[in-house]
Amino acid sequence: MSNYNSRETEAKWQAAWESKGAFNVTEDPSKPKYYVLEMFPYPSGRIHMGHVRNYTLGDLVARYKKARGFNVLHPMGWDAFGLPAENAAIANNVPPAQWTRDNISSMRGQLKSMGLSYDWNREIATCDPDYYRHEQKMFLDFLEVGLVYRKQSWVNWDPVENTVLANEQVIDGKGWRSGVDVEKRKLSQWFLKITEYADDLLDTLRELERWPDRVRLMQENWIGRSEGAHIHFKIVDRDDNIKVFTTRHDTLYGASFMAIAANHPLAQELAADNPELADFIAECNRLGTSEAAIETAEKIGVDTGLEVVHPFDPEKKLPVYAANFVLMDYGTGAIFGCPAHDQRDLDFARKYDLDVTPVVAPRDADPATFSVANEAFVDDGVLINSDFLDGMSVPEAKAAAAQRLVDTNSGETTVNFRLRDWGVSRQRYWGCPIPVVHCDGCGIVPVPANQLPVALPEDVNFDQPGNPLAHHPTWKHVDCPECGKPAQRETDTFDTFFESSWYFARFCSAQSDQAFTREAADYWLPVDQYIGGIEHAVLHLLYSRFFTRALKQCGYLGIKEPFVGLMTQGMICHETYRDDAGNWLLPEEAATADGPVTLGRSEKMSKSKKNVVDPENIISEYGADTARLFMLSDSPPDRDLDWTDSGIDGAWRYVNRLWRMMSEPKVALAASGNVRPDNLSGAADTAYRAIHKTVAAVSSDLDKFHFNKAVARIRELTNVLDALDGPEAGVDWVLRQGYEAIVMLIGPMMPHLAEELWQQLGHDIMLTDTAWPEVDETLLVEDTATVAIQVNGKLRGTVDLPKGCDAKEAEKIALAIPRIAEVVEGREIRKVIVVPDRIINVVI
RNA sequence: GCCCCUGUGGCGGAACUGGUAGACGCGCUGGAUUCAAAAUCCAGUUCCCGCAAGGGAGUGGGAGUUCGAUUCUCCCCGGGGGCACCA
Repeated sequence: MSNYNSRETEAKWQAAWESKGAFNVTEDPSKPKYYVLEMFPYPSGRIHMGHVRNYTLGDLVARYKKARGFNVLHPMGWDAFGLPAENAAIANNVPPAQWTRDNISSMRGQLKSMGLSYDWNREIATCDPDYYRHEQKMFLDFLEVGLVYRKQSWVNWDPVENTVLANEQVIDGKGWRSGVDVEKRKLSQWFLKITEYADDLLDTLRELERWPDRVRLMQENWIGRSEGAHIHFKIVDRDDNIKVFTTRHDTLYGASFMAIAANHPLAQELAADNPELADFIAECNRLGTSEAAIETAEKIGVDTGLEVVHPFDPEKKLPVYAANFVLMDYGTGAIFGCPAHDQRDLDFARKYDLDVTPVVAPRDADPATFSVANEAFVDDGVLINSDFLDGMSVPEAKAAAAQRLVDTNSGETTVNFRLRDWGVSRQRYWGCPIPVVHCDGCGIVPVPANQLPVALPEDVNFDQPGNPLAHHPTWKHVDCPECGKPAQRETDTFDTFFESSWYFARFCSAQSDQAFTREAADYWLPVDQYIGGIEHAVLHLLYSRFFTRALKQCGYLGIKEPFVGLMTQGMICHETYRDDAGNWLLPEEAATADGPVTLGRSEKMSKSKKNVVDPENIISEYGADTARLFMLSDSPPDRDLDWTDSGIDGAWRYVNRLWRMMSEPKVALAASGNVRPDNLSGAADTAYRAIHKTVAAVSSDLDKFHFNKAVARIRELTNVLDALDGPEAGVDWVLRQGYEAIVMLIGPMMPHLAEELWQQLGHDIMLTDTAWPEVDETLLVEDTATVAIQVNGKLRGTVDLPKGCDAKEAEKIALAIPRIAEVVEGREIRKVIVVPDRIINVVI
């Protein structure tokens, strides 16, 4: 008995599919279409287990849908721009373009070794000018319709490297390479008006029924719509006022201070002759811009010395603080503080000894004595200490306060979003150039469409700090498209989310000299099933949803939602190992280490913890099918998956078990295509029914993405068929049915093994071109059901009853069972609950 | 800090819409085969008591609704992730 030769078999079928163009598709209006897309990878150089899982899931769906008669589009490409290429360039002195192309070519080979059913004719790389030229045109079109604008925005600036840092490159307020303090700088940058679509992006979430609820919720929170009011507070002894956004205008009488962001223009202005304030602003800038850092920091501030007038009571003046917990990017960058009803305001008020007057009291509290200590009261209640609002509920008071604001010309209701416009400028080299020219005379001039693409120069070097585009000797020097005088190209490039916001559309007609043809897009889009990591739940998916709307607005597309189905996969985890000194060890190092090794718990596979398993080793040792099976069998796709050696061994054993079972069957199989014999023995008949039940169950599991359950069902059927080896009538026929069914069911999971077995079973047509097995519904019906019998909710026995058995009859049979009679003996039966075909509960 | 996810045997997980908890796999134990091992095959495997028949407990903890709760409600605890220049 020989083991299955995965290496040889997998190469054989990969070549067969390729030479036949088995997965190349074109639009075919006679068939229902199905577009399966997995998030395309960043070409880091080698695939990792997360890719293996992602692409196994996608391939299963693609092959399954193809077997079910769909015209399936299943493409693959490369998200090829990004920071790592520049880091590699600096570290290894390799040009980013070359580094990226080399990586693509080795990763393509790795993906091909997985046997994925891609239409490789549609492969794209986003760093290819034939790709990014189209997004330069899109940007110009967006500019044309007013979806793009320029404004000043803060960045992390590394003064030594002379460059902008990503958040991940700022560690404890210092640059990751230079180690010096990072500064905040204001730069003029391009923004896309995603907020213009905020309401629509939010509302349409409801229609995305095949998206996970949690992703929809995350997007909902990200967009963060809140209804409230703008209030204008007049500044004492000045002509201007401060605009505040609040959702609690009902608590206006409880206001005891005002706070503005450190970056608020007013704070900046006052800092000029207020050193304390200037220091404070510098301090806030060191804290960073992340919400987490701001929210967890101690609430501190500085009195600016200004006062504002309470809009409802001109006698009342509020001090104005600059505070670290007020975000310039949210609302208006200024708040009024109502300590009794907001925890942050309360913390702040206690620190600076500000007044805490409750203006909402719980319904059961005594308004005269109700007070707030160190916990703000944020629930609904009755308004107190609030003049004309007294006695109202919170919603009533909001309405009344809003009306008074309008009447006194000091404010109005408004809707505010947490969502901010999308800043797309990056001060980086390895990205798509932003197609504009800066001219001293004409200002900012878009590059005319016929001059696109603005191609990225590849002859750059990283021997000096800063963006190589900016100090390239010739690249940025051009003539102004408008006046013809010398001008300069914009040296910023797009955020790489720009490329991934429309690649799904490019795949519809990847060879086209347009971004995509409308005809192909209309046929294939939207993506029916998108599959990728949960880490993209908000940004990439939201930007793509916005981009699709923007493209529709510019006439490129007819749809506004790019992905109607979404599946998010969990992470791959693995045990961690450390040596005596606490250094992380690779799994293979741990196995051969001299000294003692400490076994850590299973964590997300990461280079830093070295707990990675290289897919290439696994595939060459066990084959792609084994790796794929393991990816599918243990955990549901959306949960984290623990990589274990015993798990991969188990998958390998099953591959071989199927191989042996079918290549050397214990009973000579009936000829292919024979009709069902009418004398099936009992065992053969039961097994035959099991085949149909399995096909039905697996189909339904695959439809619901319960892949681990589908694998379990197939293994169960394997057990049934393995036990069926007697000389009874019809066994040879049922075994053929069963083997063929199993091969067809595993086709989407282990395509190479399945093709090989299919051929061995005598088929000339490839399994890839074979339809999914049919289910004979009549074989699924059972005529008896095993009914559980409980006494007082405790299981005391079971009984087989005819399906749909009469309740009275069932009760009689149950009570007659000796074990039941014994337990019930001498007790009064108070009630008997009969759930037909399921359970009988005797209450005594 | 805020938001999201998650918790079931030794392990990964299963359980339709509130109805026999632990399917399937891994691991482990015993046996067969073998000179021996690997591989393979057979049997067993939630825990406790019991020779067995059987009994009791049990889905992170605590309460509640119900004839019946892994599933519904409330409170609490543990683990993981996200928070806008990583992709």
